[in-house]
Amino acid sequence: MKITIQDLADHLGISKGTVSRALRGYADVSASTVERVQQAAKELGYQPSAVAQGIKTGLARSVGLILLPKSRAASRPFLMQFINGISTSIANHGYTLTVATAKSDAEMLELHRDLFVQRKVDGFILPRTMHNDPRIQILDQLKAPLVLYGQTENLTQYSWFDINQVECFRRATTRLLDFGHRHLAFLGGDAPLFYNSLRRKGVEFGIREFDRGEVQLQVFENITTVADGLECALRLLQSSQPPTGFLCALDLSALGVIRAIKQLELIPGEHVSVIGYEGIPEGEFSEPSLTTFEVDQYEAGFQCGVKLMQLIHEKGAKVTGTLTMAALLERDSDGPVRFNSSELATFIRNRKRLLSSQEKLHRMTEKSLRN
Amino acid sequence: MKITIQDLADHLGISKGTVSRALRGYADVSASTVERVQQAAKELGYQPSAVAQGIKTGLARSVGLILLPKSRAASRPFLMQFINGISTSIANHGYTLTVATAKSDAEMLELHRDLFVQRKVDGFILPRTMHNDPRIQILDQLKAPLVLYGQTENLTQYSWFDINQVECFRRATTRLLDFGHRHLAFLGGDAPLFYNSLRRKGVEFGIREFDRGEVQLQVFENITTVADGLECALRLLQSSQPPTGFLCALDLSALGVIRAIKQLELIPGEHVSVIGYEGIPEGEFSEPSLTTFEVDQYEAGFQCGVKLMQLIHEKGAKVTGTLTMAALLERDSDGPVRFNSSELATFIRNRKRLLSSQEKLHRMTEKSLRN
DNA sequence: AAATTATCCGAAACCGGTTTTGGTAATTCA
DNA sequence: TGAATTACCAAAACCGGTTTCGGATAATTT
Repeated sequence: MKITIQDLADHLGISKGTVSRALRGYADVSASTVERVQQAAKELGYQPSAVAQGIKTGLARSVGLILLPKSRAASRPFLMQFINGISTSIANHGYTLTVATAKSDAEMLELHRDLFVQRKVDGFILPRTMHNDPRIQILDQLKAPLVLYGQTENLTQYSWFDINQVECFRRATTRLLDFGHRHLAFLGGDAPLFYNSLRRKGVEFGIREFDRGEVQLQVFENITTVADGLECALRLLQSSQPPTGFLCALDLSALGVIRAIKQLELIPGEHVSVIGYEGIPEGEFSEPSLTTFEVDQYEAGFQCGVKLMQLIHEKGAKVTGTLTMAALLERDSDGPVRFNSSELATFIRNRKRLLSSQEKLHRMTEKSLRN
Repeated sequence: MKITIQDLADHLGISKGTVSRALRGYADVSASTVERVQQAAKELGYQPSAVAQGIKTGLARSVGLILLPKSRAASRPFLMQFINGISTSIANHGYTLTVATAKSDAEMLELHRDLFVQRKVDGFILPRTMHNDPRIQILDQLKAPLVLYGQTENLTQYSWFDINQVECFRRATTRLLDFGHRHLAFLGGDAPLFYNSLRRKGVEFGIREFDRGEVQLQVFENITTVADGLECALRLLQSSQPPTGFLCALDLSALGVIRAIKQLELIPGEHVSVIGYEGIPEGEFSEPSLTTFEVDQYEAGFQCGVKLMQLIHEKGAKVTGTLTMAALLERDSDGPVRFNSSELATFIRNRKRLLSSQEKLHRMTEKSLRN
């Protein structure tokens, strides 16, 4: 059925060794033979079996990416683009991407080991780096090539790619401070992930640079979904010292914050400012549109792929780290401060009281329009 | 470095053939030897190379899924879940998922052929089935096992899994008709994809069942994003015969319609009804929440994986098709008709005229609250 | 013309497994 | 007790490639 190198050799009346050398570009095959072999290979549709090749070369020509469906909400937005980037860059080397999902953290570690020991993959890309990432420890033992998407401890030993998130959040913070905001809230994401401390650090840098003792910062963690952001912001805004500016580690939580602001009949970007991070499409269509940092996940995946290919193919290749910047999308969810924290608190209290009467007015208007 | 079957055999002082037979469960190996081999394998951390196994068995123990990043917006919401489902089900057979992305339609077809001819995958899952899907033709020639997610022509020849979308849209249509809506719009998705005609057919069935000649239906295609839905609905609603009910092939476009309704200062679910399809998370947090069909993409992927494993492993396995139902999530974006089409047109015209005065009122209220 | 060198290719070994074959020792049966 | 099984395992063949080795022929040099 499927045509093998032996079939091709028989068809040409030469040995399979010669066919192989012809196709691999060895010098000791005459130009005419190379020509004949290539021609016949094309005609018969012969392509060497990657499996059979792999047994001799020791390479599977595949790269592993292992996911935890558990962290569904948080990982969903960025993953498809990232996957596209990886598979596009490694395709240039004839590599494909092997995706597996683990049900638990323990199973995830096992999967990494198994996939490498079974030679199903030649290396790994590790997204969503954690503090003292256990995946790295396992793969280190196996001497498995790996590239991190994100940073962690002992960075000099590994290849990695990341956005300069410290700088992004420093800039976001400075921006809100320049707008006159003095009560800020930082809604952090997944606490065990390394990015979270980086983003928080950026906020703290921004405040420290500026501070003359007048800035208040409230910090929260594990705010990863729209629902989380909504709930957290509702609570904060109805407190006695509501923040006037929200710095969100994730766009999803920022969208929740915007929803909370609107739910309190306030105008996001006027009464309360919100800045997100990641640049998910929903942010563009949100009302108001979300000010955020646009992370090019495709590019991130692409670069991770490039680095991994280097590690695998260039013997003695040095590990490299790359830090790039994400562009700030200045949209409509933030702006100059309107009320300070106490004024905002009063405003919100009064608003609440007036909501029912407003509702009535609204309904009356409608009724009159109808008739 | 990596331990091979020969290493293990040497360590035990037996032949590698016996080691292999012991691990594969052949009957002609004594129980004590099996025990010793398994024990040693565990101690030394031996796992057979999938690559080396594949050369004899002819199987790569991997399944292919090829994506077009082109169709980014449309495919993004459902894919991660789908991928999770596939890889979870095939993991039970020791299989992994190979994901590749193609830049163009032509490259996508080549990729299918190449991956199979190179034995990088043993079969394919084809999502987003098209009319006379060219992928099927290619894979048929190669006798490559495949499973469709979605339907197409000549369904009896292939294994497939799908939601009964005709029934879903028939039901959605009936629902709107029962609510009293008589002017409907169907916003279809990607025209070349098979699902589109199924969903449209469902709408037409629903109307035909009911019709006493009083139902108006407008049909549109290639409305695949929030922006598309927004634009299309804005145009329709401001026409002289606006639909009072929107049936959207995709949740994303439904969210755009909701946005359009709100932009015209109408209340979705009261003045205009919207029903979507797919059940993306954004629909739950939308205001109002989106009435839609909840498609379990994880389950879809899982079932596709199961079917493909059957085709690959059970010799003479029959192809099977499965049609399941998606649950209707009755939320807040639809409801009993309030205005008929002409009334709605008038209402929208008047509203428009009054918007500026309302704005003034709003600003005055705010100012008074502030002081 | 003989010796040397290049050119080209077949043969064989190898990669790490699986599967078949065949032989020996122990067991069962007549 | 001798023959026939049975249980077990080593050896070898095989899968489809790659790579090494060595030999035959042609081309060049002396």
